[in-house]
Amino acid sequence: MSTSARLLLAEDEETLGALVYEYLSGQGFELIWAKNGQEALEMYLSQKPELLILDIMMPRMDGLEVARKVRMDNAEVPVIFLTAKSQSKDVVEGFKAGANDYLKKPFSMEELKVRIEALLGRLRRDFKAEVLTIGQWSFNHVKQELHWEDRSVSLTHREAELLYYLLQNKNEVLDRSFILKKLWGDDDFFSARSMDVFISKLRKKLKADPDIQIINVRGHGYKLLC
Amino acid sequence: MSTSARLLLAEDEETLGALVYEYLSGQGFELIWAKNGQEALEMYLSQKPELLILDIMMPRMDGLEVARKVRMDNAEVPVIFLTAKSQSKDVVEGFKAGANDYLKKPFSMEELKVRIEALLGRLRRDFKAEVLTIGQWSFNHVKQELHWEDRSVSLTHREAELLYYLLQNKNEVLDRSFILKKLWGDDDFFSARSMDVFISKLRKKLKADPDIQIINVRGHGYKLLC
DNA sequence: CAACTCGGTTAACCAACGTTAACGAGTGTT
DNA sequence: AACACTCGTTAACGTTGGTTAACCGAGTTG
Repeated sequence: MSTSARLLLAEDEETLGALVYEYLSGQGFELIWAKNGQEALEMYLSQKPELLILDIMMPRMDGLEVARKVRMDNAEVPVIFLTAKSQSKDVVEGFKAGANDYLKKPFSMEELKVRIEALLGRLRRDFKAEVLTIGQWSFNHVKQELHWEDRSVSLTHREAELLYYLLQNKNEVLDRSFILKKLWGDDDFFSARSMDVFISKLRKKLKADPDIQIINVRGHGYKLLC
Repeated sequence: MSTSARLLLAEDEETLGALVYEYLSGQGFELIWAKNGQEALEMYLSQKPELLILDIMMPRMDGLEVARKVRMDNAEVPVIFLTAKSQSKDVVEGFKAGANDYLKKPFSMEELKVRIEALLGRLRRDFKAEVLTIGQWSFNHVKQELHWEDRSVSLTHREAELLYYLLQNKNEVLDRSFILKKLWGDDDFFSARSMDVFISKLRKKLKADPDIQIINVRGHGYKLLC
């Protein structure tokens, strides 16, 4: 991410907190982690992060209370609540306290990331480079590059586009004719053969991560597993 | 997109409605557009879209009322409210009526798209319980693989689909013509023979666990015992 | 038990797909 | 202008997987 955002995570559960911390750090966010409500408020005031992720149930001060106090200082900073309860009553309370979004536990890391990017994007949409995740790889669609630790693989334009569409439908079958129409403009014999060549090239470039597979569904299309 | 989602847009303002309609259609969504609340509810009931985008202020029936009525039919379908008001009171009302998300006007088209994809993604992610159990085997339907300790057997697409349907009805008779309609599209002599071949292949691949049997019920279908 | 039907299994066949390499258009470099 | 380089297309050949055919055994019927 060209300008990495500073986020505040307030979460008292060690396991979940560590998981979120690791994942978001890996995705290029700069994170500060408070382990109770009181600490969250102090960290907010001293470091002014750009976005808050608040667990609702926390010792010393709950997430709703933190949000209310933060809203007195700044009406704009986006707040995402994490809640174990799914009653709409709690959601309503959250929004009264100034939430911009909420996630019910358990949630997936990807889902959290989408929410964060949606909220940050509202503030500075133009700056975000599109970095996606494929298994262990991170995929920069605009730069046409794959990265994984010290490895770096550059893709051609066609490879990047093809991978992008596969990723949009990951774990589902992406129809051959859909890809052909989108990338090659039409669906004839030679375009089809050409596409197969690119599938082959992608498999080769991605093979460092064995959990990634592009499998064929005969007569229908391809499925990216990751 | 191979699985293009059908969305219902309920919006009485012509200009905004047309804008949203054009944009989302261009992004590969299939849209139906209701111009008041009454129409929205009728369209929902007759066409059962996968997601609703409801303007709150509309003639004949407001968005909140539509959402409440829809929730009586289906507690799951995601609802996004569009609102001109920014008071938290309205947001709170929206969530009480069963909203999953909301957008304040004016909003950007990209933002709307992000929200839609986040909500649809959530449904699709939850839907798939990928790893199933068959006797001693574990069966990954999406990866088309069977695992048991150090053994690993890969299945073709047809094999995986067939096994999947058998498993959905385990210990019950699965009707021949049902499988044929589902997997082969129709039920003629050759498809039927083809299916028998695949049953045979599955038996061979599963035979390491003697407790698993695919038994035939003459004239009716097959029963997977495990 | 003969005639028949249904399913089991094996193997041949062919279209779909995988992979590698040659080719050629486009671009930039000396 | 000659050369090198990149990238997408085309060709050629190998491999895979679903369909079809053929043959067989087991159940069913008259």
